Amino acid sequence: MAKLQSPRGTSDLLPQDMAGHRHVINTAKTISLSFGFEEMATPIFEFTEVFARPLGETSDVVSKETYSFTDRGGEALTLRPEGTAGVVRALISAGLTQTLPQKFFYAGPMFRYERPQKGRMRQFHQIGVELLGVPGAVGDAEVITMGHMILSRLGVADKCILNINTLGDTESRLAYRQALVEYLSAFRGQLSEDSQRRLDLNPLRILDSKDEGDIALLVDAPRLDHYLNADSKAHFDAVRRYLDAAEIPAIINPRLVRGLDYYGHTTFEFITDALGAQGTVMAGGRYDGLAAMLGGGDVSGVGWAAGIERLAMLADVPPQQAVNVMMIGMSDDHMARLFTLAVSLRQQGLRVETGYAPHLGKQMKRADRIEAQQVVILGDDEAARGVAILRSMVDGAQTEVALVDLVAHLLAQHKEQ
RNA sequence: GCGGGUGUAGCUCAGUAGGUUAGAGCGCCAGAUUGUGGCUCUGGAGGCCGCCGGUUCAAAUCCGGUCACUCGCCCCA
Repeated sequence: MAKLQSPRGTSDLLPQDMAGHRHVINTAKTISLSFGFEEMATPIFEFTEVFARPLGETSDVVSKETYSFTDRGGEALTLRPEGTAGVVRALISAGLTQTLPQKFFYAGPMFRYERPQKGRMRQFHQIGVELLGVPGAVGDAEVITMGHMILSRLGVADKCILNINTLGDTESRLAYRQALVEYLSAFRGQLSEDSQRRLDLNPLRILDSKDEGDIALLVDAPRLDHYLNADSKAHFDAVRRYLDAAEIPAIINPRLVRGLDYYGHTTFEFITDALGAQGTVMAGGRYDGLAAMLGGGDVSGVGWAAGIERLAMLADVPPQQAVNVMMIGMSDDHMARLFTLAVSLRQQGLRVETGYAPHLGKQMKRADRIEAQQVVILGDDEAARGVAILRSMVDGAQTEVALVDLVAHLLAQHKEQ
């Protein structure tokens, strides 16, 4: 067994993995751009405050899952555990709060010190979008629609179900929170250990407890939708009308909540049952309170993030460009001749492999392994006559083509395909 | 952080009433075929049996610890 391995919870993206990874990013980027969301990037580490302030002490992510360190200058820094805080920080840093709305797409690594599982790594990668400065339901709907289109294009939409819910505005949420705490406090002793802790820190999260006892207690608990004020109801109704118009099927899941204070109104997740316990493929919501927590004033926001590894596991990944031609020269002189021709072909978009040693049998074997469509062979006999052998690896058919015509000949064949 | 499962060749895995030089298939390399791949045949390389310690005359095998992977909880993408 290899003694030398990457740190726990990290993995290498070898070409096969990278192909899926890149495909997810490219697809998401293309579709995001069609909605007017342009790509940006933020640093992979920020001042610890950027995450600590909005995510708060009640969040496990910040309290025990971050990679935090002090740099040589004494600054408290943290590797980003998620993307939204950094994007909003960047928005504020650049003064873009003056020119709203702003629409961003991003992709990159995130870091959380967690126990690794399938689809859950310590360094993992996300794509995400953020729409800043649009408080209306059309913003929620646009972001969800964009997410759905990306999942469709990747071939994973029909493996997922869109769950949506509303947390209401601050007024509605606080009223409900109070009612829920009052109700559950009477049963405190019967709640699971985790939920007893949540009752003080983060009562809404009890709603999505998986503990059977908790679930039974929640049957008669107050319902969030009964505490929504008129504005909150209108917002959620409008979001649902938009989704209907876009013909995106969704189920209302009253237990879908977010623990963080800056989340309000719409929350949603695309969930699959194909990845075991890590079923959430894309998750997001409205976070109108976040910018204010970072000192950026009242800027509404809505967005989502999705795990690239999880998406890549579910997606249909198209094959890489095939090897169109492999050049085999029987000596350095002959190879040099083909070298020049190869450059011309590559400039025209063909994928051309180089034969690295003048041993025909070996090179043919390699051509077979890399699934080259054709090989060009140039040896003494051919060079003397100004031709090269062109062999199809598919059917073994072999012809001779004048060296001066070779590039044009291969390009013409390539275009026919 | 908590609980379960699994670590033997590059890959997938056999191999325990503890007992000589630890196996198979695939892959890799070479030859048959010295300038022509796939198919076939022949041969070859490649293992501190995850690591450390213990029990024993003797450990891949039993015991303890540890590391890694994996499934679930927590949390989350």
